Amino acid sequence: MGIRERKERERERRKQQITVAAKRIFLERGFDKATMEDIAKEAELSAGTLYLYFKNKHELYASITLKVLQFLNMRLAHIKAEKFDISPKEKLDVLKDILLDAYDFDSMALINLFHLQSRELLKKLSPEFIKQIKKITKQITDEIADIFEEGIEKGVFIKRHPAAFAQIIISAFSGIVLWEEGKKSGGDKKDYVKPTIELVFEILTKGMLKERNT
Amino acid sequence: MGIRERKERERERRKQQITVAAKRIFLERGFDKATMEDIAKEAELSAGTLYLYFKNKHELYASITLKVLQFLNMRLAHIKAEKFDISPKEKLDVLKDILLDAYDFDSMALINLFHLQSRELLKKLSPEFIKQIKKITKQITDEIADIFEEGIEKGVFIKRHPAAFAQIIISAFSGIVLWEEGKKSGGDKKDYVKPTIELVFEILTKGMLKERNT
Amino acid sequence: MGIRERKERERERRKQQITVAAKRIFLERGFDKATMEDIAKEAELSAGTLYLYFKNKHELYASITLKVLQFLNMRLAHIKAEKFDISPKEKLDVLKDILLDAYDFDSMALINLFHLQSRELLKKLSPEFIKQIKKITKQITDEIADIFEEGIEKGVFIKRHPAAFAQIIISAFSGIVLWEEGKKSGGDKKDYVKPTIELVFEILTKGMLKERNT
Amino acid sequence: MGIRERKERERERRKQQITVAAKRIFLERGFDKATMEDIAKEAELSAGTLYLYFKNKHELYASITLKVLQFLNMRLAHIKAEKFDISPKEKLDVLKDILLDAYDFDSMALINLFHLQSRELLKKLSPEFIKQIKKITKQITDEIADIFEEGIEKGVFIKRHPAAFAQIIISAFSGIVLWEEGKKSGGDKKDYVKPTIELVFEILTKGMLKERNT
DNA sequence: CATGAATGAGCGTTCATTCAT
DNA sequence: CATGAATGAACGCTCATTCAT
Repeated sequence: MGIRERKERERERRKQQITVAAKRIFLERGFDKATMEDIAKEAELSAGTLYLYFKNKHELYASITLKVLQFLNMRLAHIKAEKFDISPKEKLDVLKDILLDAYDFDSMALINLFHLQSRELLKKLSPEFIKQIKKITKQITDEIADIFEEGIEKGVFIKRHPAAFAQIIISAFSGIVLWEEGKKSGGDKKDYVKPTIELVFEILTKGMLKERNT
Repeated sequence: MGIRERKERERERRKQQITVAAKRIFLERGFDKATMEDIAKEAELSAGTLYLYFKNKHELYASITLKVLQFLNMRLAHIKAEKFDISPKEKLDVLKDILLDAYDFDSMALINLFHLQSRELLKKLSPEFIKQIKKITKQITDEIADIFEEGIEKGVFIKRHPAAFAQIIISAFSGIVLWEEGKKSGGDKKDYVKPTIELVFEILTKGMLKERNT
Repeated sequence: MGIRERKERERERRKQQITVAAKRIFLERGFDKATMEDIAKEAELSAGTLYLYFKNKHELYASITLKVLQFLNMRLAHIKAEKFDISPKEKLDVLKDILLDAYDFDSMALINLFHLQSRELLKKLSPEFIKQIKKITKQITDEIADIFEEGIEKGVFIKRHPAAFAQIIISAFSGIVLWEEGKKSGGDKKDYVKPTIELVFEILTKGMLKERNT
Repeated sequence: MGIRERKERERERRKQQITVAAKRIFLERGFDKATMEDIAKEAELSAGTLYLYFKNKHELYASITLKVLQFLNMRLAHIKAEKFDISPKEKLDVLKDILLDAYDFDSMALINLFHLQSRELLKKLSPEFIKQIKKITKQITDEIADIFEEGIEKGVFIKRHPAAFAQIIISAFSGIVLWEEGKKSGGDKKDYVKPTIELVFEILTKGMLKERNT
């Protein structure tokens, strides 16, 4: 048993090692231009070895995303738990922090949400995987939408479709990351992701607030 | 002469036909996964024929984008021309209309701004092409930033970096289009792009406004 | 009839025009890298037109060669006719002049003799063409060999296989042309073909002579 | 270490296997008509495998040639080393042996010297490769020319441009190989290369000698 | 007769994936 | 368990050849 456990842990470590390498390469080159060879080299392994831990390139990619989504989901669940303790406006602040944390954890973060919905990619994934991803994606967007829904109910936010609010947050976030990545691969070295995200949240929060008192 | 003209027009028509097909395929599958064969089939031509009209896959892609960018640039120039007639806030409304028009004209619109900054792509394009694209890209972002700069100067908008405002607009816009495309290729049929963009502009505009307390 | 003749002559002129263009392009780029488009452009015609005058690229190439071979054969026949009037050594001089003339007429001249023996090429030619080429090639080499045979019989040249002598002449000649072409396409502009051929003949003639008098 | 060495040797063996196959195919069909598929089949491998050992078709071709040129160069250096021990005339004999050995080693031998000067080919090779080839080509032709220069200085050979002598030797040699290859691919089975080369050297040597009348 | 747009077969090359060691 | 050599399918692209105009 002890042996089995150690083996399991060893295996987990290897997956971790591959995952870290893959993240970097995928981010740097994008899914298509990143080769398994590249990733293997980055992980200091041979290409064939990757297939001992991941069914194929797509599943490796998806597994990375799944982890971020799980991370996000977990963090968002915490907000919900504190539903009655903090105001919707404060929750938006927490949401911002969560997204920035997710960005630190894996800078491709939400961008993948787009990729993972492409038929092409999904076709190559195992059905269980697909189910997991779809489920967690839904949970995340719902969780975010909930914040807005609560805010609307409480009369804090203007009355619009909560899901649309959620989508805007996610879209703006990933749009900015993509843009900054584009600039970086264009030779630019500075990274304005965080200040820009801060600004977005500042503006959006203010824009969503119902105008009070005159 | 009449004959030459007709030929020229015929040629332009074919390019158009290919362009339309390419737009659809590129949007559907992304640059890498779209094959020339795919595009040719969509255009009801053979793959070899595409090369009679476009030097290579990259130039086909870039030519599509260039057209939208030119369209955008032209429209934005109009705003500038009317600088003194309309308020910054109204200019934001015009900007929204322009972006929505650009979306109608070519739904990949601004998304390409990201792609077109990738070193990989640029390496394969002819130098004149690159110069044109870089120039027009800069013009567009500058033009948008100008709106905000004016708004800030006039004390209408909160004081932040105008370029960051511009980037947020573009990022949010393309993020939303990507998101909706993702949903579509995931089987969903409805297109919420326009209402969502409307909402984004509503929120952003409000969020950017300096609070006037009267 | 007059009309028919004029048409025939017109047709011949066109073929000539194509032939001249093709010679230049083939020489410049070699058979494989020369495209029908290139040749057509050089001839100020469209690519399709070439096929009205030549069955295909191979036949165009072969027809060019055939003409040089016919030219060579004709000239060589003259030497034979004068068999008894001039000495073998003088005939070698005439041979040299003929080869240099052939080089002026078509600088690919004898080089093609090599190409024309390749199975690949022959497969694509019409049978009559092949027969003609094979026949004339044999005539030429025989004709040259005859010179040496006569020289040997008369005790002027050393006693070796006459066909081998012929082959050496042809090989050295085409080797030199190829070499100089290679240098030219490598950027070098000077053309040493003629002086080098002169030198070859000087040396070969001397080397073939039976040593007289002691 | 032992394992690494064995791997290295194994790799070298594969390269050898490919090289041998490539030599045969290139000789048989020429550079352009030889396909990587052909070569792979001859080597009993798949086409993709060739790219594990050679960067591309051009580099495969060039690597073959480079080896012969190095072989030639090495052997020629020996002659130079023995400069004072043997006469120019004897050196010509050694040169002949070297060329015949080179022919045994790789029958395309000097023919490639022509190909390797084409701009087209050179463009596709890596710069170091080009430098190596240019350098070694120059060395070889210089080395050969040196023999004649010495002979001229010593009053053994007639006074002509030494480089022209060298060129004639190389041209005649490759011309003959090409010719014989042509005959072979035309169905003929016999190989007269060696006796013909012998004859060429006999004649040339004699033709180059200054006449000593005693 | 001449055109040149269109085709389609073919080539060089890449890369995810497999499998013997 | 790890390797990396080998595969083969797929793609971008070229060009000889055809054919409607």
